[in-house]
Amino acid sequence: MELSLQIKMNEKLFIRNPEETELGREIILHSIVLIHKAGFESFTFKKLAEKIGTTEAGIYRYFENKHRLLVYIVSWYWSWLEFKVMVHTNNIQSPEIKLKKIIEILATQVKDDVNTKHVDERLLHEIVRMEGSKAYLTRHVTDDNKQRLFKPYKDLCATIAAIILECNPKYKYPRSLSSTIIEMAHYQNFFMHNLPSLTDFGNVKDDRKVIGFLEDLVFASLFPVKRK
Amino acid sequence: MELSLQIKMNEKLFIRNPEETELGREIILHSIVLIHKAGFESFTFKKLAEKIGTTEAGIYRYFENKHRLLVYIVSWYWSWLEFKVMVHTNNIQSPEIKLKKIIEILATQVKDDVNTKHVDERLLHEIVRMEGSKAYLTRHVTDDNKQRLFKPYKDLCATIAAIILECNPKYKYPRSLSSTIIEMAHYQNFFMHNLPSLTDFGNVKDDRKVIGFLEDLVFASLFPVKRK
DNA sequence: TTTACAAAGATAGTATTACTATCAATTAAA
DNA sequence: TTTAATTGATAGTAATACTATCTTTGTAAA
Repeated sequence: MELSLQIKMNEKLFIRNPEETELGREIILHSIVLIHKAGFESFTFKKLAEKIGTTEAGIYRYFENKHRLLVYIVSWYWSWLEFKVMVHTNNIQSPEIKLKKIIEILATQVKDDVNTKHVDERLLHEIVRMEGSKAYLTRHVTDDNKQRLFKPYKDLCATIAAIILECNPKYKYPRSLSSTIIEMAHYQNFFMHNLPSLTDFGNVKDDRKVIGFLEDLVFASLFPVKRK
Repeated sequence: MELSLQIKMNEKLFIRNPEETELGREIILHSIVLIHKAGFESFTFKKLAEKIGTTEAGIYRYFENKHRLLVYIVSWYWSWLEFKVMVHTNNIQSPEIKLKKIIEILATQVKDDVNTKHVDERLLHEIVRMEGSKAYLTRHVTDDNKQRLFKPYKDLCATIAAIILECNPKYKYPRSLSSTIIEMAHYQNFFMHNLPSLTDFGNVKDDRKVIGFLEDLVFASLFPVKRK
């Protein structure tokens, strides 16, 4: 039996649903490859069209512009991640262990899951580390947010916040701590590789160091008294 | 007596030093106004040139491109902020109180200092909140970093890390905690205003809430045992 | 007082980007 | 078999991100 994961995406994200056609899936697949290779700034629909043997106009039939396409793939990533979190924490009782697992998932390099044929999750994870915040750091955040484009990110944040509250129902900042964990899982990794003096592990460049830092941060906040 | 603050900027940031000429200062002044008004993406040298009554070519004599100009003003901000931190913590003995002061400075809306005539610090602070990370979230971070373009940011981070170590010499992640504070002082504020469900203070929108969160985070990490 | 030289103004031009429009060919569904 | 949807092919436009050149202006040394 082979299971394939299908994520239902917000319809506002696209003009025509890319998951439904061969061309659409090619667009997703190769936009990830191209953005990963050269960065979002240098990515254009023209280059993408050439790569997959179609025309610019062809891409525009699926996505309004390249920013929407970015928001699409980043949203896909957050949805996929929440699914992954669900699967891996489902059978865990202790909220503390759940949280640790989540931190590990957030901060660890992805080995390409074979879940989905037209998305390379490892590349996508690396894209989100570097380009993810550009999805919302715009002048039209508020409009985009009204269209619920960021729902997957917010859902993930809420899920983690709920587990934080399970750990300590009196903790005052579950959502802010949650968004801090998510952002820092990416940023500390980015810093470690690119601006190492902003971290304490520039010389070792090991994901597990970032995990150590985040765990320390989170559990110190949640259990200010009990810890050694 | 009137003191005016002069910040020495890395020469790699510009082609011709904008602080030395009237036109140069106009460029800085109005680029801040324009980026603040419509965001970095929609900012162009053409618009800037029109605004200050010169030509595109005129601007290109000072800055290689608009990204360099962004890095310039963001770097200026970090230098200015480190100066501000120095002034406000200079006479404080206790490293804990120093840290609190720094968090307050980082997370509080700036009232326009009259220090500098050609920079509106309040606008600049708001720009850095929204556009700051775009300075380093590029494919050429490593090159830019080699040219020491991010030195002011890294210096500030190191300064805060040193104070963290004064608070608790055994704390293992002074730099990462420092960069976390700096980034989150901006991000939590951005979230609070634009994606409120990622924080715990979307309904109140008060800088002091962000300060409360950051203080809790930092001091829980630094004093895992002692705190109530 | 002339010379000269740096800064700025004026104008032009190019390659690329970010689109929009149109029409024909192909495929799939009714 | 007709119709409708999808794609391909081509063209075109306005704006962006530059580079180049030439002239004017102000200032400062000879």
